[in-house]
Amino acid sequence: MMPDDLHPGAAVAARPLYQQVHDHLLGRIVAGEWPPGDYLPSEQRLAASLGVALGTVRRALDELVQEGVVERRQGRGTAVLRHSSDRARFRFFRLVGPDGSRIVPKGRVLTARQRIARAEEARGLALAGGAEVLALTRERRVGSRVLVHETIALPLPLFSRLQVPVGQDLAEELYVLYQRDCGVTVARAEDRVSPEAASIPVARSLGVAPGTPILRILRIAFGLDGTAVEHRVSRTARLEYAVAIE
Amino acid sequence: MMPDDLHPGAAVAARPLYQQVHDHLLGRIVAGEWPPGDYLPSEQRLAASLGVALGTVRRALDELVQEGVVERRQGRGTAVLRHSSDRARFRFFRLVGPDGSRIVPKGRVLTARQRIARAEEARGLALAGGAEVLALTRERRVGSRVLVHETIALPLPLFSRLQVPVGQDLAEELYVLYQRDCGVTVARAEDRVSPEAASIPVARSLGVAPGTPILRILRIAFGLDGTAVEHRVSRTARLEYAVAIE
DNA sequence: GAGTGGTCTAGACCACTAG
DNA sequence: TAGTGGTCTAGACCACTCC
Repeated sequence: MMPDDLHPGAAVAARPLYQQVHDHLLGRIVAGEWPPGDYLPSEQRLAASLGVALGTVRRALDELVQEGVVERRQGRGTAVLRHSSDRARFRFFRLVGPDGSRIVPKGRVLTARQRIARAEEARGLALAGGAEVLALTRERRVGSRVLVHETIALPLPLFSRLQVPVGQDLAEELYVLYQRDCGVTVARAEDRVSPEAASIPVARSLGVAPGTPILRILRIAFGLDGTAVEHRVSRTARLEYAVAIE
Repeated sequence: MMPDDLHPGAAVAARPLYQQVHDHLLGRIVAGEWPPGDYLPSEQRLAASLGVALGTVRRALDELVQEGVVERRQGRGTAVLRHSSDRARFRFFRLVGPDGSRIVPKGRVLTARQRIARAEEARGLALAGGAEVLALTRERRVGSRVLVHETIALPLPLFSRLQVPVGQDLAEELYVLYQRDCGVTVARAEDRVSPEAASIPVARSLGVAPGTPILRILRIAFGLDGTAVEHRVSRTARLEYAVAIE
């Protein structure tokens, strides 16, 4: 139930009511009260149970929609977003072909093992030195051609229940598995793109000559509560990184 | 004044009222009725003059704020955004140092001349073949070190009044000059980042060995009305391209 | 037909800015 | 003090979904 200081009358609310409602609902979603795919109570019910006006709940939900946490469906209700593979790809996959076409390479995990986080990974994930991670290497192909090579580090306690089939094409995007197996929802990410000369193993994997200029994309992904949940380095020689600045 | 079909009673509005109000206001802004820096009439006045409720005007203005067209100032009013150099940098300048620090290199235009658009430029700007552009080459430095080399193409009819001092550091970002001299407001941009081996002239400019892997960033920038207004290729060896995916 | 979100209205009070 | 945007409320009608 809503704490009393959520009501407009009580004291001077430091934060606007609709933001408090937003935080309150997000907290309950993160806590798992409504798992991905579930419907929240209707706006009317939420407003009544929280003791606020309909418009205030709507504004809070507007923000959750904006943040990609929930989705409205007219006539049905408001549902917590499940990361479908399509949606994850559309939102987080930024690589396109040289002609601008959206490329959708199949992902295949090559190796998965536990190890101590490297210094860069520990820094990116805000882990203590010596912390363990689940390390994946992955390739994304179109046909037999490897277009992207990835090294992914996931903090172990969070991802101990992850089930990744090794050596076969994945039907789902990884973010879908994170959510399904581990309850981890990727809400936000920060990418850094830099140029690099292909090392010998990377060149072999991507099918280019060693020393070829390639893109190195470092991604740190964050969960709903703002903690870093994934450290990913992607390398590609033939694709481009595309961004729209709105 | 507002056309009659803006009123909710008239016919069945295909588009929601607040979107019609949004388009109507954007149209008047693009037409120059309120130049950058000017204040719009108050929300009350707009609502009264357009014959809609306050909340409807507010929602339309919300969208214009979201799109970066106007800015609200409590107690003062709603102003059309002027591209300040700081704001333009923050929004459109995506390069950071290897340590993630935000780098703010001084820009200096090296050459400015009219020429026929190259094929790639004509395509990016949606110009007819043989159309003329104003072509700028620019360097961005920190101290004496060149960090970014840029080639910029601007459609000539639109930019004939552009005043760019050549050979000296620019106090303002180019987007500020576009707006001030030519009435062109950059509202949106699309970037494409690809890897490249530094050519001999680029390598000389950036102070690296020829063949060094560098980033090539192609930007197409769009005006308020959605037309392409700038074709820009930036090259950098030492900076990284940073993006937050929200 | 019942219930949901989407839109629109009307009016209140507050916080901030400026003269 | 007057005017502005920021927040919050209350209630209406519509479009859509599902039974």
